[in-house]
Amino acid sequence: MHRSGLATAGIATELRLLEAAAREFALHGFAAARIRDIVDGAGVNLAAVNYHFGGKGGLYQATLAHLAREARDAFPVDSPELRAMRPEDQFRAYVRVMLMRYLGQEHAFPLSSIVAHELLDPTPAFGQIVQGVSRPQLDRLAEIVRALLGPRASGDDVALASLSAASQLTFFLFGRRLFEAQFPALAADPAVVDRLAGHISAACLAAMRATREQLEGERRARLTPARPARAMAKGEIGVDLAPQAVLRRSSSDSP
Amino acid sequence: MHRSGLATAGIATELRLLEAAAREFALHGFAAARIRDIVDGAGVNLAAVNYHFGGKGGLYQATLAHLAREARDAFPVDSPELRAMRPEDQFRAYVRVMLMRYLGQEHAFPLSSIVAHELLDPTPAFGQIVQGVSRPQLDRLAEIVRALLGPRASGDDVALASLSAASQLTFFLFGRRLFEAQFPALAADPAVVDRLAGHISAACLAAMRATREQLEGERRARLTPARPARAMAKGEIGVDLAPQAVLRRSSSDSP
DNA sequence: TCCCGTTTCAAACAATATTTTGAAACGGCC
DNA sequence: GGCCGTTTCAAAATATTGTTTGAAACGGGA
Repeated sequence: MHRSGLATAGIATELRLLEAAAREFALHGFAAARIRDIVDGAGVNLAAVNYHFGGKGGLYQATLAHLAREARDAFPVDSPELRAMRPEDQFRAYVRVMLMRYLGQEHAFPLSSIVAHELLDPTPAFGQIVQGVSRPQLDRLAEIVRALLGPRASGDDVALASLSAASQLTFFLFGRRLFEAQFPALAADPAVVDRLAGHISAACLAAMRATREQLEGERRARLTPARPARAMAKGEIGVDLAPQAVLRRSSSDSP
Repeated sequence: MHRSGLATAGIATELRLLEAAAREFALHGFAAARIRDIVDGAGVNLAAVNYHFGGKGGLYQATLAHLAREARDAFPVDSPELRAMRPEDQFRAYVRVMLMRYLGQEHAFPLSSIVAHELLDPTPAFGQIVQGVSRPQLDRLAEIVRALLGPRASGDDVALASLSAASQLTFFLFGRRLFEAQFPALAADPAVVDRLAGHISAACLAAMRATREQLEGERRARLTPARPARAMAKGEIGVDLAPQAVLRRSSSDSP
């Protein structure tokens, strides 16, 4: 057993491993990632993975938890300051944060890339990931959208508008390579994120404004009494990702 | 050597392999696909892959070519009939066809899923794929968008609007699982494709109409002479994907 | 029927990846 | 310094996956 009372060393190794693992899993996903590449990237011995994390699956779990912790801190899509803004500006801020995650650096934020891989080719961690990472983001977005669409918007109205916004953002996670290959002029612009954020925010806000006008025009036209807005589920950013068995596609696994 | 003069049998085996390979590569991508699973799915012997296609890489190439051929026939995004429509309806048709590819059946059209994997974790076939599959689609879209935005639209205007539309569509390729998990009510609707197509078409057309009005309003306001529309590159749907070395991440490979 | 090229097959093989092992190195503490 | 739990390491054992092999089955002509 390891890490009993006060372990001094070794946590440096663990950290290096977690960071290298984040890179590798982000690039290739769980199945195609190779632990030899991870330990090489971390500059640690091959056996360290099993010693510290019990195996590839354990390392994956730990990496998810580590990244989730990290995401809570950087890239906030919720905070008291944000909530103090007008809904339009909350929306603009949300768009911008998401684009930063995807396009802000040479590589997307690793957790985002891992989510992408999970969506394409899920591991047993899929449920955890959706609940812990995607869901809070989408809930937060839906909350903003609801405020923008006004009290007459139905659940489906909110869902569709959220979907439109979310999809225009996640494109730059999944399709970043396509974007760079097909729109080199745009992609090379040092202010890509700002331009895209401006465009996407404007397009979505315009579409939502149109929807709202239509909804309220309908109301005036039909003289229907306003339905009360449904209570909104609180959108937390928190992520836990407690360890749980997660492994290879169909093989045996340690308890 | 195989398949000399007139090979009668064996092409059934090849077809079964190509179809099973399409499923497997679509699910897991090249690296994570296992040829044992492919031959099981095809109900053929393990050695058949090497006998007929020379190896995993050869099978991947052949699968891409096979699927590209298939895509040319089903799911057309271009045809004389389509071109006879008004731009708005061409756009609606384009949106609908793409959603059908992604959501129309239990699984997305395999070539689309393979493109998705290539975008996340490219193999050497990436260039081919983008050129042969994504590019023609995006070119066709850009053509329609240009018609909708009118002669005053700049290249960037067209690019941004195309991007908005494309991203709302590709979301349902990459994020299908997320969509189904987070919007179960919408996803369960037997007419999802129609509802989404209607919503997305309407949202995009509204946004583009707004852009056009702004562009033309600017013109009137500034009394600037109209620039001529740039000639548009012809957007073909054709795909070739001629065989070429395609293989594992960094290892040696047969000629 | 027999011949012969083609295709299939089970089994062996080779290459790649993951996990385990046992010994050595480290670091605080007596 | 010498002990002891922790951590590292190179090497070996396993497991998994891709490729090869040699023999057998097939099927259309001579």
